Amino acid sequence: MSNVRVRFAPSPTGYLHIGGLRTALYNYLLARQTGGAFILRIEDTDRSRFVEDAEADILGALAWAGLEVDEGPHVGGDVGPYRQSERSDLYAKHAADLIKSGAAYHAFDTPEDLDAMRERLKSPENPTPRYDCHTRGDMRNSLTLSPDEVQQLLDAGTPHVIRLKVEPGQTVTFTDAVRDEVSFASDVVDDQILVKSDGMPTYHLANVVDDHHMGITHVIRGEEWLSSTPKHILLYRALGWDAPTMAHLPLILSPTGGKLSKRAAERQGIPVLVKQYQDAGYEAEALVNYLALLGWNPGDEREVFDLEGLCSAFSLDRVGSAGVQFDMDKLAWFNGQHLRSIPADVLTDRALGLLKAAGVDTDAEYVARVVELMQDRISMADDLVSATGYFFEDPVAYDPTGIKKRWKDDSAELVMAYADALEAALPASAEDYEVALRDITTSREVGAGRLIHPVRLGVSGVTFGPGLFEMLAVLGPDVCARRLRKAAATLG
RNA sequence: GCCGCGUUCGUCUAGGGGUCUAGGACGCCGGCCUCUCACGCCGGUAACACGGGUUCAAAUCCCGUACGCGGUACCA
Repeated sequence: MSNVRVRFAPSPTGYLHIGGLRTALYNYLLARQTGGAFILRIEDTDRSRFVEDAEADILGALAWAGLEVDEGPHVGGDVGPYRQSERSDLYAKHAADLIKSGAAYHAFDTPEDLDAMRERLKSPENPTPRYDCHTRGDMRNSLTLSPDEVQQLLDAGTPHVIRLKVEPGQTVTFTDAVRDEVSFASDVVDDQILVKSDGMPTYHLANVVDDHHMGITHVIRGEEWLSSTPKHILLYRALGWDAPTMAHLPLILSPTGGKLSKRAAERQGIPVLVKQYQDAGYEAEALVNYLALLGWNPGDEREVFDLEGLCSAFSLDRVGSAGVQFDMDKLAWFNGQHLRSIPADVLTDRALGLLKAAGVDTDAEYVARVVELMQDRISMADDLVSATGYFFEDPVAYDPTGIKKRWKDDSAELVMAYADALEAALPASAEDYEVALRDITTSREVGAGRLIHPVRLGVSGVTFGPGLFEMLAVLGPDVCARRLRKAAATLG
């Protein structure tokens, strides 16, 4: 047993993103591997961006991926509540402490005041002026106003925020578990708003307060947070708390190296929401496996893992620090690998469900035989429906390229002869079908391929599929003969 | 602009001073097996961003440059 406590802390401003799932996964893996706790905390401090069903989507996506949450808004826990909107008192209390100790101050500047300041100070060398140690002296805050004025404004209920007072001239250094030592000069850290004028805390305050009170030992999050970490470190210090271990994960980039923004990704045909992968029929375990390897490696040449395997192989110090590009082809490969490891009877059940949903009328025994033939050559479970049509219905068309390439002058006659032979011999095994076919080609002194190709085309309508004789054996002599006669008549 | 983080095959990566004429995986190409094939097997293609240093020796350490990404909100 260890005391490792990690959290995944999404904000319910949208559905769970693929990058979010990876962050959750790394947290989960560390928790499981160390016997620690995996906590879900909903960071809903931005009321303007709140999306009603986002939390449900996040929960659903984590459950689909198999990441069981130990503590969270839906399962409870000892250090709840697990939604920040329900913890306001805590933030207010610590904000007051910070004011009292002088680590934070009140600021009364309106959004217009801020715009004016930025407009005034903006220059080519400094396109985005900050509210910081250099500028706060010119603003309306408890540092520039007299105590009486401040009290008056406060008493009058004047809208205001609370800002962190960042002292210049220090270097803030911390050790990141994936990047080693990182340091920032405090002069370039702005006086971050801690409490908004609506009374809600910003991420920065809430995150630090909650991580402390929830006993979080490792903060594992995306690299987009690296730049704000000095503010968090300063907050921990000001509050007299120890900071947890920080670990900033490399960002997931689009297949072309740019940002994996929703727009860019859609343009490139790559889904960004976990839900989309689920709907597209990906194996959850394959997505998890792929995501785990996107930025981390086990240090040996293993690649295919189930969740349990990942738990034991994972380690934070084998997480890379460079951004990684998302590759759908590799995901597809992982999907195929995981599909092959599913027990045949389980996959058969799934195939049955998929086929039924697609309106195919069939039975379990027959589907089991189809699955046996298809399992090791598909990359998506859905292929069990989309690539198996001829197992359930006679082909209504024949692949034109296949006709051109494989259907010769003597094909109709050969195929008819095979149909006759099948009806006479009533073969059962794949071998029986093969013997019957070779009898014909041998006695006519033509290559087996002369008949094999037209038979596949006539029976399935396409030029590829599982082993021909295995396929015929599943279909049975009656169906085969019927289809062959029809093909002969249709194609001449 | 400034700050931070990065940079090994197209992609994910191993490697962290000599064992590197740089290994694996996906993709791609070729072959095998075969009657076909989306499986499998074998083989091939392909990379240390650039420039300086340190060292007997650098993909590996240091500095600089370039490029990429992130941050620079009363968003997270």
